[in-house]
Amino acid sequence: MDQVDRILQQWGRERPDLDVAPMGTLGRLKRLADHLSEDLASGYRMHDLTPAGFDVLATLRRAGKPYELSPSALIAWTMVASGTMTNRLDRLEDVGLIERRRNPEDGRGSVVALTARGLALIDRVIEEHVANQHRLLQALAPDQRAQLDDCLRVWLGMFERVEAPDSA
Amino acid sequence: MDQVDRILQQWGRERPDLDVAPMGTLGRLKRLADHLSEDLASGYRMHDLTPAGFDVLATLRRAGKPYELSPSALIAWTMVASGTMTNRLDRLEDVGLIERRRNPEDGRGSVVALTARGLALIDRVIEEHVANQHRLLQALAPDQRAQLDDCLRVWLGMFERVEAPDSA
DNA sequence: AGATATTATCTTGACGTCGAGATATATGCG
DNA sequence: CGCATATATCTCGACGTCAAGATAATATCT
Repeated sequence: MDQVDRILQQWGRERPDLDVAPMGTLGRLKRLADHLSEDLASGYRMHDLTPAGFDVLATLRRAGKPYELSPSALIAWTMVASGTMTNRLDRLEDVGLIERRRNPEDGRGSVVALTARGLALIDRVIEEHVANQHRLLQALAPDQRAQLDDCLRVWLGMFERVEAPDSA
Repeated sequence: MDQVDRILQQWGRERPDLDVAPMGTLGRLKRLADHLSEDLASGYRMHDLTPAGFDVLATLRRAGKPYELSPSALIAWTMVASGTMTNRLDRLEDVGLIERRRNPEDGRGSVVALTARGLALIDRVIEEHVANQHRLLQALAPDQRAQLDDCLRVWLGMFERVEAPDSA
């Protein structure tokens, strides 16, 4: 019995004509995702990093050396609107975690790069982040984790699918 | 292979020292929750309802007759900040889906009630909403749904737990 | 009853996000 | 070469959210 079941009971009383069972699964999924995001975010915040900032730094970090991407590439990889990215980059630049350079090969564009501090920070935060993720997953037994991941994979397939990259 | 696996591959190359398997599950969970929320929201939007507005109307509706709650009760049930609720109520009142009356028994408080239009709208939207939820769950086979729901229940238990209401 | 504490709601300012449109540069076509 | 179109990024205004604090009314305690 959780908060979601409580809500379902109310609907059951008010609209007994509706089959609200799916609401339970969807509600739990959303609530769980929110709790997990919040838990992980509290980890970033200890380093004065917002989820938005973490997202950008992590994207630059996993792009590999020299830890540079154009704003357009960051927009594509993080799937946010252009104004959002400009805002994120402004804040990260203000605190010296990234720097923007003009792109010498294309006067329209620029290059966003991790600074030394940005690289050091994200490398440290990502370790804590992964440790936190391990901790959160402890809630499930190993076989449950596998079951869950299977279900998520199948369901997510309803929305996105990527062809495997060929190993050159 | 999905977007999340793509990201994991990058991390695997860049930080082979980290065990990023949990990132896959957590990433898929979050992305799936986002896709599902967006899909359902597109249903509300057809009726000029935001997720925020839907949340309030649905809460009033499932409270049962006479479909009235105080702002405080709405805040408690929806778990948003007080300023958020004021804002939501302002907008719903502007379009005539709810009305605010002073509480005759407590001059500090007020009572928020569904209007006739609000009630008709939420009753219709909730049916479509439930139908959409059924559609979304079709992605999983029945036994997978049960498995998934079990996992979600267990994991959500890490964050919230409610004692079963006694059946008087 | 009067002073004080508590409660219910609203106000305000900041943040992160989006989307439309502005600006500057590049590219392609005749 | 010059003009039209495309592209990269930023600007701006709106929204939903939160947290802190303001306001008004009620409860409590002597």
